[in-house]
Amino acid sequence: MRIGELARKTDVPPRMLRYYEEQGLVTPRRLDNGYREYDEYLVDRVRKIRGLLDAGIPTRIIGAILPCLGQTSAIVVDDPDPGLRAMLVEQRDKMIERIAFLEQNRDALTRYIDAMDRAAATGD
Amino acid sequence: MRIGELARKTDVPPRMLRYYEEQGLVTPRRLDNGYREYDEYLVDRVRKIRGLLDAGIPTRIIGAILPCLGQTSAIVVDDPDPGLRAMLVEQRDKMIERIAFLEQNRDALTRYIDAMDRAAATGD
DNA sequence: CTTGACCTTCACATGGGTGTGATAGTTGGA
DNA sequence: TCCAACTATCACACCCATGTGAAGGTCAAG
Repeated sequence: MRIGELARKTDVPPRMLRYYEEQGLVTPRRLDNGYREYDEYLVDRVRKIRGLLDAGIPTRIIGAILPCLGQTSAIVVDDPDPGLRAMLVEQRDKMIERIAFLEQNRDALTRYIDAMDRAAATGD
Repeated sequence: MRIGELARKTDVPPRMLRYYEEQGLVTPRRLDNGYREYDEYLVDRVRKIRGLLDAGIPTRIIGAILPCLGQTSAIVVDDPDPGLRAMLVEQRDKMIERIAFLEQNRDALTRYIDAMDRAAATGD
């Protein structure tokens, strides 16, 4: 598919899709036109990129971990890079921290909302 | 405590503490010097701010939800603002999404790391 | 053949979070 | 008293993700 269709499917503007390419996160083929041609599986990848960006992870890190997030995990391990492993563990641990933190705040918000509702039901 | 001590305790540079004040997230008292004086409870608050920023939440939103994240939740509900409730629900739902997303990627990283380790144990 | 909806590249701007440095006032100890 | 370590404000600059617009190529439908 071309850039416009991918933009619609992922709700990511073409400008950003080109930017992700510039950052090495997606590498679409080119038609004879020069038009970018995206394979279907890139829809998922772009959504993943957006999620990671929204979670505050910079493109540099995304580019590093993205190859390791594929559903086809069994295929990929052929380069026993110890630095890579350390980096992955570090990023995973950061995610774990973020998750715990967000859970705390989710619960706090829930408690507050419930308190509001109770107050409204009682005092109203 | 003064700004330097708070900076050490929270691992947030003074520059940023001043910035958070400018954004209305913390409001330290002032000594006769003009020096900022921070109460102890602000240590927790600053850590919370950092966590939210790291999770990709902008200061504007942080300022809006921060008063609702306190451990003393029971005290605060006196203004039955329906817009506030909607905003809180929206932010909480975003957090829930982020959590689910991060959990997925945490698991994917874990699987990949495990696969690396298995490959290293076998092929080595 | 022209029009309109796409696409290309390039460039400049903006906003938010952060770093850094200049200049100056305060404070406490050698 | 003077120095070192704070603090203050202000300003400029940076990075990164994003918006926007110009100038132009491609293509399908009328």
